[in-house]
Amino acid sequence: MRPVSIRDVAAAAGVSYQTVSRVINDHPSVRVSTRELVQAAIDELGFRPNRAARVLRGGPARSVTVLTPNTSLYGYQAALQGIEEAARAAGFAVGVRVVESALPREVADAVARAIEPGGSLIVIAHDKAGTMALQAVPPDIPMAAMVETPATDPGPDRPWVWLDDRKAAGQATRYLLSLGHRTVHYLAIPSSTRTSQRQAGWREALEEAGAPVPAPLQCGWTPRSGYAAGHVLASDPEATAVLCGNDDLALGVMRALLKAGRAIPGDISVVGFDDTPMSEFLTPPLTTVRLDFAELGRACFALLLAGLERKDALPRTRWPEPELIIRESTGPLPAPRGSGPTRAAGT
Amino acid sequence: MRPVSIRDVAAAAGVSYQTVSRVINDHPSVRVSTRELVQAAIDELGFRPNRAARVLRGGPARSVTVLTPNTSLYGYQAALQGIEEAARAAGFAVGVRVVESALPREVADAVARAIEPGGSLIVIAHDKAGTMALQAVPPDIPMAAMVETPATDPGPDRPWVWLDDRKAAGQATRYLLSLGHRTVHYLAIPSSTRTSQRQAGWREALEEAGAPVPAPLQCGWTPRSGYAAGHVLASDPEATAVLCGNDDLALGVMRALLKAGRAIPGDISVVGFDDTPMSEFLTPPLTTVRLDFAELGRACFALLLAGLERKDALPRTRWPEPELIIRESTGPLPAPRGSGPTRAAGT
DNA sequence: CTGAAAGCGCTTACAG
DNA sequence: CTGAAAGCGCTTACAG
Repeated sequence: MRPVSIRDVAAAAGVSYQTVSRVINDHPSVRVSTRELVQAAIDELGFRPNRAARVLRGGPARSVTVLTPNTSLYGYQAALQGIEEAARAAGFAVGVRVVESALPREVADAVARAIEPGGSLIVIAHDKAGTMALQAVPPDIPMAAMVETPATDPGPDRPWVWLDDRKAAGQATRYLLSLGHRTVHYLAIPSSTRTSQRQAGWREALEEAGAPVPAPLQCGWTPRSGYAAGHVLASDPEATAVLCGNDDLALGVMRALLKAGRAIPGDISVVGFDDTPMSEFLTPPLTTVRLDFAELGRACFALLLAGLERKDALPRTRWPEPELIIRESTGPLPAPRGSGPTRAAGT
Repeated sequence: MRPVSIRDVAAAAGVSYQTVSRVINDHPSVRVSTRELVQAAIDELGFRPNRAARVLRGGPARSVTVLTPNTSLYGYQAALQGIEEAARAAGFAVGVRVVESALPREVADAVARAIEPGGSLIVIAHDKAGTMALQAVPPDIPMAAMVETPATDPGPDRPWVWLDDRKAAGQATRYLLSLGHRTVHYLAIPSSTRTSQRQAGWREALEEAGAPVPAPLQCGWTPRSGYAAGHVLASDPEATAVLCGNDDLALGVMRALLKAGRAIPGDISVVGFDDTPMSEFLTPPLTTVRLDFAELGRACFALLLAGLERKDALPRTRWPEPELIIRESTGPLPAPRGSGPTRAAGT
């Protein structure tokens, strides 16, 4: 039993199949009565146009493929969710293709396979592999991208969206300094650039306040990697505040710190990045910067759609603003350890 | 600049385009020298067959669409990851379509839109919406499914994979009882059936041991819903052990318990389900049942592929076994509160 | 306003 | 072993 075709509908409606095509494509020159007749037949037979045939004819596939280094880490996964929602609402099919490594050959292969005639692309470029994939996309392919915060605005002709990491990291760092901490340590997630804007925002806030700038600890994305960094921090009595590149890192750090007998926030304050669903329920609940990747994913799809519809100016819709969510993993600078009243207090 | 077609390759190789088709389809009757000639042209021009044309011709699309109620909860997300990996390795494109609700109309629509001529389907049916989607798939569509543990084996002609929830829950419950707990409370995640096999395994273990069977607490999937249940447990001094339907629930429960001043495992033991990446790094590290959804996703794809290739018998490969991971959120039954030595001890 | 024709890129019987 | 023909379902200029 072959699916219903345009010819079946035509036969049922008593018109030629070209007329059916015009109806389903909202062509203006169809008599209203004819249109209704055809529409009735379409509904009756449950006709769905064959995507492959449309694409072969050179039409748009109304599909996006999301090219991403990952599908399980929070940011990627939330972005994918937002894209899927927006795409589905627009009647687009969504594909997913993981870029496994940053080897040039594999990146090129992943990009080539993600491109289908008539289709479009969204690249999630939050690390090296993603950024290389973005660069490998041929210029004539309809696409949009979620990128790491650029140092300078790339201009309106780049169909890119991002979150303001620099501002967000600055805000979190300043908050920690306002609590009395002398400085803030930083745990970096991988970046496609030598220093991410997230890291730049942290450094900038420290420098503005005249605070010393500790060497950032280079981590991965996972709790395990935060755990390792947490051990380093636990052995440094000077460390009283840490900003972590994501909440998973913060989770690992907190575990290492707590295990080493350091109290949070009694001895050391911890701030994360993302506000994953778990963060509110950690003990202590995690202070973190909320990053709405799902909304950003929706914005990215909107940008893609605008490009496909050849709107002259790409819409610079409001992208979500990062927001510092203060919970219980942060507190004032602890009193000096094991000492009685300080000299200053005694004066 | 139009993509390279079979005709371009033919011209470059000095053969007819039909011969090119034979080469790319591994047709036996092509002279070796001709094959090499054509292959060289293919490599040279970077030819990639047009999927749409193949599909239109009635061929296989070599694509899967994953029909799922969700893309962000751990089990779904890990399953999707496994499917994507396996599909990519097999040269399949993967699509994702979320079934937003369990309303019959919307389920039917989601299924209809996920089906493309030549394509195939994987349904993740771990809740009501997914199960309805599975039932709505027409019988002649190539597909496989990840389902909730069935009460009885549905037989080898159903292309379904699952994890043994009953056994897993039984194992976790027995472990808790072996620690001396008089009974184990249960926090249920949503199920497509009235009582899931996960719940049945828990109940069975309790009954075998002659332990009382408390009413299960019906929860959702999220930490927040576990948090609410945790409040209930915190106010019940008899509750000394809980088995949670997933790790997110366990996270919320632990937070509520800890906030209420109950020690874990000092006052109450908590066990989760899933072994998400966070679980090892919670404080205390969570004892949980490891469920390898990524591997199950790979197995599901393998099953789909076997069906597509019309292997007579579907392979009953080994599906991953649940494994109890004992960490620090579980411990012995606490001594009775605020009492001195018991009479028994005094004898 | 509507119908007949051509063609998108491919595969598969049919000739040779 | 290889080439010429037909046709998958659709859209779009071209007639009428």
